[in-house]
Amino acid sequence: MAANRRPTLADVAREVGVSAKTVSRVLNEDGPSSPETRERVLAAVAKLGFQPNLMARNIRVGGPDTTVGLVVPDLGNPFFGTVAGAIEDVVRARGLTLLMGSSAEDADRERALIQTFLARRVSMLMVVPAFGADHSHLKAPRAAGLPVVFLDRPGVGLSADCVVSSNRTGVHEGVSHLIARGHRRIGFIGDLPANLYTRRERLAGYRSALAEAGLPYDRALVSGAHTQEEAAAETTALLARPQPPTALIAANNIMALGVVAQLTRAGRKDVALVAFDDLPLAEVLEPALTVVAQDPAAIGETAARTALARLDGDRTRARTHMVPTRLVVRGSSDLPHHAGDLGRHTGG
Amino acid sequence: MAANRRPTLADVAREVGVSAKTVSRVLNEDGPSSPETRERVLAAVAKLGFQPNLMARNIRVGGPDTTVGLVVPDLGNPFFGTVAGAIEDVVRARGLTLLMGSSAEDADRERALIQTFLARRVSMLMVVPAFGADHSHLKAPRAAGLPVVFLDRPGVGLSADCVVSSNRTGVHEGVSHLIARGHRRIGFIGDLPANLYTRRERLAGYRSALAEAGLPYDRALVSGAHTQEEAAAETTALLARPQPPTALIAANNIMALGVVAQLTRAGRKDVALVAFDDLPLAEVLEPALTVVAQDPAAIGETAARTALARLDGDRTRARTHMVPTRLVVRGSSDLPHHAGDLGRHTGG
DNA sequence: CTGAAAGCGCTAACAT
DNA sequence: ATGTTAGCGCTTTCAG
Repeated sequence: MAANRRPTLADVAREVGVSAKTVSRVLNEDGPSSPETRERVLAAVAKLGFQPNLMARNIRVGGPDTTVGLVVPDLGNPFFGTVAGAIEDVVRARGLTLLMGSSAEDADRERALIQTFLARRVSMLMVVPAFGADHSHLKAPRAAGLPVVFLDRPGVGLSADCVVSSNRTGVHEGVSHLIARGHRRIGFIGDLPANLYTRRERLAGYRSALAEAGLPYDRALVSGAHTQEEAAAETTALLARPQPPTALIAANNIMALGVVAQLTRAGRKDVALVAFDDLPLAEVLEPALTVVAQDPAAIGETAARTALARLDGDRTRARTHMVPTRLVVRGSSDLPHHAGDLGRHTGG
Repeated sequence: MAANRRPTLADVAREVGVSAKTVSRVLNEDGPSSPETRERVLAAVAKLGFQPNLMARNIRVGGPDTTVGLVVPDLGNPFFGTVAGAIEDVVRARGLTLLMGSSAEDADRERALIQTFLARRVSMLMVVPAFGADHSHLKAPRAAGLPVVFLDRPGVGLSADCVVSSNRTGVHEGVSHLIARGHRRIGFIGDLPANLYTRRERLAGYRSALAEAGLPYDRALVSGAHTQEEAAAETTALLARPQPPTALIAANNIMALGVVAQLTRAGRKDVALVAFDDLPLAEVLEPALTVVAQDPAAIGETAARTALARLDGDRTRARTHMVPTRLVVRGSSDLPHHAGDLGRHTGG
């Protein structure tokens, strides 16, 4: 009940009858110490319940704190949760602790979080850039030796390491797959705003797949949404067009939820679908959902290893790591109902 | 490129030609300062890119660090991600930063994380207890004034605040719902190990619902699993019994994924299902999934507010907060295919 | 093998 | 309105 002061190194030293430095030596296995002193110090530590104050230690040692700062847009999104988990696994092996915050996709909030992390002297900084954020304020800290790694999207205004999915080739592969199945009009439902990095890259993959197949790019088939509900509405709108698409590509997991929900509600089993980013129940949907799976754990792990290498003195130039995606063909891209129509073009 | 030392308060003071304390005063809006000095200090701060060292500040001020320690079993599980996000939203409003780690449901790892957090002098500690973990080692810190709050499951060996879902009444409600639909043999698929808190509570709710309806408790209808795949296998096993259940209750989100997947693969649209904890695509499954929804955001928020109240001096006795669940009836608990069979008992 | 003194970057408590 | 001194809890440096 009483708010007793936590014991300090000096308290332990007093208890044992040695100097503070001796206790410190024993605890950090710095310098030599007689087995007996060692024993008595350890006993006193246990008795008093002493725990070294890491802040005090770090301040004296002068280096960065043994923490890693991580900023993500949304902790509730399992994509970022998995990324964070992978980062933690890697850095904990080095004795580092994760300092984490959510930007809620707000540039100011991201900035404030980063400032807090810098004030805490994190040993490295990992950031999923919020939309519209600028990172030139990180130039000085980075020049001073702070490893900075961007995840999922590149940073703006700062040249630094970056780890992203192979968005472009991933979507290209998914769209090519649909084209190979005979589809000629494919709708694209991406994130908003339209110039968000992932949206741009994925749209580029969409366009390059069309171009490769000699298909026209029709702006009317491209739309975007923020939420699952908006994605559902966009799906309805696309399918209500005079010349509706026969297939859709949903450019992220939230969009996929909305599109799947809407196709199901509308009973449209005749529309093919490929989703970018996997979903837990993808395989049991009817039809099962074909996806271009990302690998969030690999993204987190790669980013953490890159940052640790920098911490260990890697001075090579900053580079962008692409984490490959993987096309998982299930049922939604290969619809029996449609086979007849498509057959006319290919079979005869 | 050069690893320049980060500027300190003294550097700023020297630059301006004032004492360190004056700079400190300006920055913390402590005591008075002339507008002119203020101006010059701020200019120097900007010029040098000075950022106060929070660790040094906190050590001097003496109180706890402005961080919150959070331990969860798995960062990738959206349930815990949402909990964490809600906590962060609440504590950031108080200027606190989240220190976060994953126990991977391992008691030793949880213990190590907590020790690290204590060494960092976190201002409060929030823990989802790992299975088998003991928390009596937190007695001293708690007695010394550290707010400790357990989430999702109560702590062991320590009396502290706790925030959990209303597991028992939630499952009771779900099972009663199935009984009201005419089901008499209801299978239970819960977590493992069987004496995990949430499993015990949810099983208790299952039993009380049966008892209330005068139905027998059949141990053969109760099973458990760790993973989605195991839950699928358990589903198959239950339905292969001589007298199979006509309905199932899946006691958490992972179990629900496995059961849904298996029922779909087996084409068993004649088995009713209620899941504890909502799933993103629950409403578009065929049939749509009836769930007992938890409210992870409310759990996180309640826990954070409770801890903050303690930090603010609340000395009332520790209590357990129940966050209500909500039965969301969709299609899976009300199967037309089954209506005929059930009708024989009730209708005529 | 151990200890004393100094100092990390900052602020509390007194000066002035 | 500003400066000085001391000290937070620890480690470094230099002596023994």
